[in-house]
Amino acid sequence: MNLVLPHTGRRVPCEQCPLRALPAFRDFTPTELRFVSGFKTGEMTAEPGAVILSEGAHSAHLYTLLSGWAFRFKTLADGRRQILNYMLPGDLVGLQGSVIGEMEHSVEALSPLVLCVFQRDRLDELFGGHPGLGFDVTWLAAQEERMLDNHLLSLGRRTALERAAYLLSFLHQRARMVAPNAARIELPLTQQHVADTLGLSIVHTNKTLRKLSNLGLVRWLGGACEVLDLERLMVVADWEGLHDRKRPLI
Amino acid sequence: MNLVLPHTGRRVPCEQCPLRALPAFRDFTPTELRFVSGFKTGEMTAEPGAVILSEGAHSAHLYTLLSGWAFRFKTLADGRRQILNYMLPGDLVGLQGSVIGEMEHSVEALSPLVLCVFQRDRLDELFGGHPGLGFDVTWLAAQEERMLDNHLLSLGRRTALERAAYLLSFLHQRARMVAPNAARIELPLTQQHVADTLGLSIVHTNKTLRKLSNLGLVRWLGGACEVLDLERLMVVADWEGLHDRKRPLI
DNA sequence: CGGTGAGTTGATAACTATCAAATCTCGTGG
DNA sequence: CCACGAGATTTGATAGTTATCAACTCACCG
Repeated sequence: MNLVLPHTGRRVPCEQCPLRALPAFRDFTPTELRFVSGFKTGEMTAEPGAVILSEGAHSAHLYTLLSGWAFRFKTLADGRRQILNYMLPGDLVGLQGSVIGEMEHSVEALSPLVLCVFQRDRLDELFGGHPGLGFDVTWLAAQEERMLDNHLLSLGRRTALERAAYLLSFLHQRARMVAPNAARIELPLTQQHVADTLGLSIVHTNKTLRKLSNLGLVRWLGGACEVLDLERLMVVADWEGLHDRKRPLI
Repeated sequence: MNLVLPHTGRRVPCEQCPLRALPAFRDFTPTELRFVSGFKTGEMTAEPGAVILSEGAHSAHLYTLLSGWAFRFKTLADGRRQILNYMLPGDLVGLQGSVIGEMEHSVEALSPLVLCVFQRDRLDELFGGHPGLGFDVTWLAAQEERMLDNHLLSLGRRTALERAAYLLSFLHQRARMVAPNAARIELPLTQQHVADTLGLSIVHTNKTLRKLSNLGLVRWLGGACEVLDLERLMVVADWEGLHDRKRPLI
């Protein structure tokens, strides 16, 4: 099922982007909005398991995730895989590659995706003509850096149980930001994904998640996870949570 | 010994910056150089152990490391510490805080430091008046993100021995870039720093480093480490090494 | 109905942490 | 000059955590 569908024409005009209406995103000026709209080449969809970008590639494209979940990962020569971070609606996909050149990680779809496509060689225009948007790109990069800092703290210094609690509360918060009114939030993950994120074996991950289940903090639903008690999960993880500053949507 | 000396007046004019002459850094146009020079407020020095920036602070400053080594870290409530990355000459210090607002990590000097000081509220001018420099800031952020990706892979999926090999070869390469002609390179680290970077206990770190020593790959010199065989170290780590693209120096 | 992927469990092995106690270096005060 | 203390490194013994192996259940699907 590893297919990436070819670009289809533009569908959602940026001015009516459903994401942009969410309180998590800052308002853009009409000028900014016009530029972003012109920056967008089209849309692309992908099915779960599809590899959007591969390590080593020099992609001509930069994307913004419009809907669905994806993740970034790296692998060692013998196949050990580490998931670096997750991508949710509103996240830029492929920025590292666009800015530096070659991709050093891969990106895979977790759920069905819709992506907005941009031409990476027009990034210059963005920085040149819209300094505010240029700053926004840096802001997003700094934000990603922060998440990675937290993940590093987790892998380096938290126990298996604390790590799991951190990851699930982190993902729940992120999901909540782009689905503020959802009655229930399901994280579209398998335990294998959790294991590859936490740096644990699949078996130990299962035993650890079971503990969280038994404590009543989460519930596992074949191929997805539901957070039942965010507060206590964050206490177990000793994690403050994400701040709720408005973010740019490019 | 936790003192941060107050800012002293400008000493090294950017046009004659010794770092800028190194092949690792890209040439700046006279215009760019003039702006950066005007962007610089002064210099600051710090002694080993001094905390330059603290978690939670809203610093008015942004720095570039002119000489010396520093590191970024986060701690859990009970004191467990995780070193996130190291900073060497040419690195921006405090960018995350400057772009987003509040610092979510601390920065500590590893050796005596000299820092160039910038006013963070003039970052707008940089993006507005010099898109190329704005892009450079993003480039540097993307570069940091890449290093963190590699560290995450290490903590998540490498064994203790592989992690140590990765860290020491990584630091040796970074040091080499800013000291291309040095006969010998010494990494100014204690084993405690290595432990806090690798997510290992100090005892196990010691035993692991001893193995690398016994293999003839590194040599430990109270408070510093010398890499003896970079090639084999990188083989042990299954690591490709850093690319040698020219980088901006702001 | 067989097959596949996901989740679960128990037994055992491997790795890493913790505890305790040395050694060593180096700067300081006597 | 030497004794002393602090920090860094080293080592062995033991405990705790996590990985690996093997087997099994369950839901789902062609």
